Amino acid sequence: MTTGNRMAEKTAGIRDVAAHAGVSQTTVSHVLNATPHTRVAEDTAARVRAAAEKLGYRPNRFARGLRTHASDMIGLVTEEIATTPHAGRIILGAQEEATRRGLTLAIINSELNPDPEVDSAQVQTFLDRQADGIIYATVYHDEIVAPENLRARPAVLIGARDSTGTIPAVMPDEQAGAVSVVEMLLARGHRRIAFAASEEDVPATRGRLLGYQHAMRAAGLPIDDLVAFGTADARGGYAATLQLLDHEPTAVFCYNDRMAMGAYRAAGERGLTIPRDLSVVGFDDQAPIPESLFPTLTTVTLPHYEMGAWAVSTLDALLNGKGEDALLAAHPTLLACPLLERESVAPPRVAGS
Amino acid sequence: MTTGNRMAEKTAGIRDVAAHAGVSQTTVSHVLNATPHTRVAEDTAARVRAAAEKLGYRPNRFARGLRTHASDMIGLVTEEIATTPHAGRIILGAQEEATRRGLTLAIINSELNPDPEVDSAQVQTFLDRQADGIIYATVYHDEIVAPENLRARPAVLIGARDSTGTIPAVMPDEQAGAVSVVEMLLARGHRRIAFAASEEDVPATRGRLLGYQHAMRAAGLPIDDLVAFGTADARGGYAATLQLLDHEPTAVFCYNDRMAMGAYRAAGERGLTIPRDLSVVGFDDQAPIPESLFPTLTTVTLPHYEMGAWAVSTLDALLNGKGEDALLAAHPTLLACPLLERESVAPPRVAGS
DNA sequence: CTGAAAGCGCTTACAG
DNA sequence: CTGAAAGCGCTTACAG
Repeated sequence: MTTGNRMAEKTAGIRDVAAHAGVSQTTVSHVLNATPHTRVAEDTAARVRAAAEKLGYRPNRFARGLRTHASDMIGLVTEEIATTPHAGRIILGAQEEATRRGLTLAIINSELNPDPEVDSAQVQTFLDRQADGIIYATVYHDEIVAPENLRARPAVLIGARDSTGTIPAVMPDEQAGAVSVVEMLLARGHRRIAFAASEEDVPATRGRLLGYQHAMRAAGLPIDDLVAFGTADARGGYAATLQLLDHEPTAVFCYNDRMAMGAYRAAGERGLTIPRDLSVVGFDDQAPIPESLFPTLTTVTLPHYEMGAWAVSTLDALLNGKGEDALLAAHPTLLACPLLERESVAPPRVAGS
Repeated sequence: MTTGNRMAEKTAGIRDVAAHAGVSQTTVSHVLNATPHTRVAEDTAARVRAAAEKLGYRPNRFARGLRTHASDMIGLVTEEIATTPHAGRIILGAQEEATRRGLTLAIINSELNPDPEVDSAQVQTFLDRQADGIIYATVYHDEIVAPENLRARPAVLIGARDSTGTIPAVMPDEQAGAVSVVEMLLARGHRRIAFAASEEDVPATRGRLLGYQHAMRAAGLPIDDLVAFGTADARGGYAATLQLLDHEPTAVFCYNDRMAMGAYRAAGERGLTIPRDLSVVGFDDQAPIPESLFPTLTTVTLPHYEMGAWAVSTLDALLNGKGEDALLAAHPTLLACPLLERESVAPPRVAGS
């Protein structure tokens, strides 16, 4: 279809298309852009389209942007592109949604730098490059002071709410995710459900612990000796589970999948077979852990892809003046964290009561 | 510094700077762009810079691009942004190198689609958006037929060489990485070194197996019953290791970290303690596996970050007419895969001979 | 060392 | 339904 393009010395411009179709540039522009409130005779339009197709016409974005002030590009500033295992899915969600809407996604990493000046520089880069809007993604933050210049264009936050409650934001509903785990365990007959908590003080920690506590209380179950804290990694999970095992839980719900890896290890050392003697549940669905464990791990998925997509579509709405931003900004949008059942949960061996 | 920007109705243009400094637009342009072969009196230049600073002048990229035909943006087309655990590091390397060079990185995911038409459409998106150059990243391919339109601009390949040997390419030196593992094991005194191979037929599989074989042969060691094949995941590693264990290896080198997880499991079932009774080595350094295992896993790092950075700097060189492309394209550039030693290797229990 | 002027390729009132 | 013309904000020969 586009064959031969490579040979073209100069790529065809709107002028060439106009000449070829025997109409004015104005008409070409109207036809190709389907300008609203403009009627062009169908046969004229057809001629224009044929000419454009034949010449392989591709509008020059610079020229268009110079007139319209729109780049159709949105910028994504994200912490820890590589550090966090999930940033990839945020990027993917944002990119695919952008493509669906005819937008391009540019990305820049903010080095986890606590210095707001730096973040502000990253944002500035996008402003300079005429990004139509900006997505600012952080992880493990509850509330942030958004870089000042972020307000120069429509913007959206992923993973944190802005301190002035003025920028639309989206984050995972960690608490509801944790509640669903406990409820599933209860439905399977578990009563002594322990929680291996993270000792880090981040929103995810608080949300998951809260969800566990609420669900247990709602079921009228005691918690007292069933919560232990550890670092948010395999070693922390190992240590916490070892502690928990002294209080004879029938299930251990871990703050994250890495801690669950440690829980498997601890169970193994105590001669416990999962899930026969002990059920284990993780959180994050952090590849490749859940599928690599023996047995595979039941865990909770984080809506990274969805947050990326949400950010782009919300931004697109803002750009098109569908300004429900105030509405949106009042409370951050919470996206569900679906439970993903695999093999690590079974009914308790001895029926609890 | 940039305070007050938000209030500015219209952002200052070069005309405003010129007026403010009492010079022509030409001079402003020369000063701010440091145009070669143009001398401007230092005090004039200072006045211009002061005016630009004061007005918060930011050149309009559309206008500039319209004249220079350069966007300072490069496009990265990558397979499996999220599927593969490592794409994030490629992106990060590319993005940081781009930033260092004053370039912006835009990305687009190609859906692992075997249909070349689709990839060609992704490339077209960047061509339409006036990307100065394009990076085309694939994983697990040796040689690809590059999309036709990729040749419309300077381009660079990551992870595959193009069938016509005409586009610069970079990939990991899998074979050398595998050799270094065996050599390290030999240096520790191991002789019965087994390899848990992947049964997939991809370049990485072949390269790592080849490296193992060469190094063993170079040491005059037999291989015969020391290679077993499995799927490239934990279950495959488990099965392969179980098989291997019947032939009493003192070390098992696994195709990747996921297989190594399976090897740990197999060793545990046989009552073997790592590394006392059996040394295990992985490949990929796929987070969070190596740090989550008990003991932590010695493995080989893949140069994803470096490949991303290499791609951008090579592309930048091409864009600046430093066309060593022919030279580069003849053979793909191979980047080293450094060995990362952790806790899973020790000397063999019974001194081999 | 400095400036007047053309032009990059589009979109968009405005007119007919 | 269609077109002539201005102008978006820069860069860059060219001239002096």
